Amino acid sequence: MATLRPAPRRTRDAERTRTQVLDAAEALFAERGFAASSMAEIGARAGVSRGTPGYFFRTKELLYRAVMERSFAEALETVRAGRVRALRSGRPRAEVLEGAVSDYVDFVAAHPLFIRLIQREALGADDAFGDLPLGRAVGDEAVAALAQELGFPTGARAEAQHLLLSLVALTWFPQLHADTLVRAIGIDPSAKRFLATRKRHITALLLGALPAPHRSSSRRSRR
Amino acid sequence: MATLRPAPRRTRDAERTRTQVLDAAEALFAERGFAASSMAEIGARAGVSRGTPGYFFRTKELLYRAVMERSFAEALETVRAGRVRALRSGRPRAEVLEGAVSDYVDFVAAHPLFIRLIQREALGADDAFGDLPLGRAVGDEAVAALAQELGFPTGARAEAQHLLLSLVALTWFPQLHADTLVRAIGIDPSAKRFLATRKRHITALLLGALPAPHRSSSRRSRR
DNA sequence: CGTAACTTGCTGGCTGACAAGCAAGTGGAG
DNA sequence: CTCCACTTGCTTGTCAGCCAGCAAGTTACG
Repeated sequence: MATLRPAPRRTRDAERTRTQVLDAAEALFAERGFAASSMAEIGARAGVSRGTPGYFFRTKELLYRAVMERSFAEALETVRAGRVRALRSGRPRAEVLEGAVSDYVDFVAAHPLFIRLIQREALGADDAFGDLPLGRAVGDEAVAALAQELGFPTGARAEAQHLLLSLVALTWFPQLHADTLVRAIGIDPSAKRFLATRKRHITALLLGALPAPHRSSSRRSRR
Repeated sequence: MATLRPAPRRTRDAERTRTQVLDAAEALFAERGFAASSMAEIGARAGVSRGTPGYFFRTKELLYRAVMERSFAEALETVRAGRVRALRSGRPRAEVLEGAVSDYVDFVAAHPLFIRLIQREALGADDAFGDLPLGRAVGDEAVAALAQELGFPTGARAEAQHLLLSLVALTWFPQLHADTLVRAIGIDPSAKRFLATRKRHITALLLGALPAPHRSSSRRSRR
């Protein structure tokens, strides 16, 4: 009974509160979906009042868009960083592919909320929104990055597209279904060895699908 | 002004109406999600009144469970039929795998609503429900079927698990992301050639991951 | 065959719960 | 004093579930 204040009342800080609301909204949208999450819940989770999310983001939909944009921006940075690293290494493309698989698996495992948000978005969200242009931007960037990293000739474009599609499928899917299908199969996704085993498995699968390594004239030697 | 009846008023048929409600609910739950679908919408889509879904299924959650159970039951039948067919054929396992991939891709393409329902369920649904035991049953059956079809030795259990996980990932994922990621990559999922190309690609990937074909003593020769 | 008694598919009004958004209010910091 | 961060009261709307009722169809009975 020393204080009447229900909470310790830290100093006011719009930037920090805004971030807290974004974090809370990201978690709730990812866990429950857009329609099943209320602004009041988001406020409570962020440690603020019912009305604060609306104060910062006007409407629930704008808050949702802000969450998605922040997530996509982070993903874009990660893709770009991986691309730069892969290109600088100058390793043979088998190793580059192995590294890309490893990076991607790690990224997915480290960002379960992001993966769930994307998946919900792909399902058409709970309400139908206009598409998010940033999503396509990240997709394009990832496609370009992988194609460049692996030095795909233009002739094998169809192969490259399917390879990328497979890479994404193989990395995302187990994460999304970690608690359902993966366990039903008999795999423990929380086991220490799981991620390593998965990386080896995915790399082995994809290596077999690389087109013949004829380093054609399309190889870029800029700089 | 010949009749006062607003609709042609077909004869009453509880079984048919029940099915219509189930169909409407399946479509809406798959498209919009549980929380974003209302009983009134479901009724309207089924061509009945607001109260009819509740009349047949008591609550919205019970209706949802009925939808899921019907879907899983159909999936289970499909898995069993494919298993029987594969075992009877007596082909080498490479061909069996190719057939399984083809069947699975076709099934997924023919049941987009089912795939979406499963995906939403894996995301934790919009509200948290208890898990559906029928889902695990289908999973178990599919695992057993594939292992048996391909005559996996017990020693390669981990390989078999990851192979199945990859098969499911490679078939489901492009269907789920047909309108988002797949198009972003530059593939047209509605093209005639898409399914065939995808089948070949997936088969090629998975064939490379089959363990050595030592037909060990664990080979079942029952009957 | 005919009609009254009864069952059952199906409807629509009602209610309480809850949520989004708004706007007035509060209180701390410069 | 005055912004600005943040809260709280209120309005409006939606939705699930309940329930009384109606009418299509069925059985009992003359």
